[in-house]
Amino acid sequence: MENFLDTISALNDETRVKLIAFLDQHGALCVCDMQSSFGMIQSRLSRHLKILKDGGFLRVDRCGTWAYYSIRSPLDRFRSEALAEIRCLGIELPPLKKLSETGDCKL
Amino acid sequence: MENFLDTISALNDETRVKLIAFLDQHGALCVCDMQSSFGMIQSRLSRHLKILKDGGFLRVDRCGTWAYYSIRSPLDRFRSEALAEIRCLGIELPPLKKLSETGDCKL
DNA sequence: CTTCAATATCAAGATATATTGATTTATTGA
DNA sequence: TCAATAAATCAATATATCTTGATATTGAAG
Repeated sequence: MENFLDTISALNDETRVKLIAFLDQHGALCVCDMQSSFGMIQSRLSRHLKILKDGGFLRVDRCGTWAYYSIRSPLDRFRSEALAEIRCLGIELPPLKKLSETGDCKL
Repeated sequence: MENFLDTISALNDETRVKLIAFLDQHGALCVCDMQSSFGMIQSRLSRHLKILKDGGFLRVDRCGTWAYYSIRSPLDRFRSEALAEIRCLGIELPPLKKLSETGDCKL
């Protein structure tokens, strides 16, 4: 029940649904790229990403000081269905701004 | 997006997940039966049932002053998956107390 | 038409979640 | 070792959701 509610509450926020859609569209992204793309302050983004990770939707790969988030794979059946549902919503997403590429860390 | 979040937030509450499981197990029940089974005050139950109905999970059939709630059928794909997930949770539910059967309204 | 019973709605307070800005941690490179 | 940078965490406030008790609505029965 706890685990189910973690999964559900991870989805229960517009910002987080958009983040899932964005990562689904662009693959692995680091926090600062999402930050610049969404125009969102870092602490807010970091908190939402943690909730999505704890909810079983995302994985993190660290490369030095950078943290690359991506959709966890494979997703279990229910989370896959949730992702499929999100894909069908036709959410408008901001253009990707890859700030990290002016840096030098390669994933 | 709105519709999706209504669906998700309907699931985002332990009481409501239990109500879905209870109705899934017992079929159509009127409010007072759930009220006595769960030992929950009427206004609280009524509110949760409304949220589940608006979220697309339940239907209501009225018979005089009685309101019988049941799992809506057919559920769309995502909601079916959610129900399947809930069935797997092994939630402990209270025994059914059919207060309504001491009355005289037959569904 | 009045009363009663089942349910729905409303207003207030309690609890949980989200947002912000500041601080902390961890890693890199000088 | 020290400074700089990316990210995480914390504390305070803002916002949303849940719970309760009171009141309103609806239909049935006298």
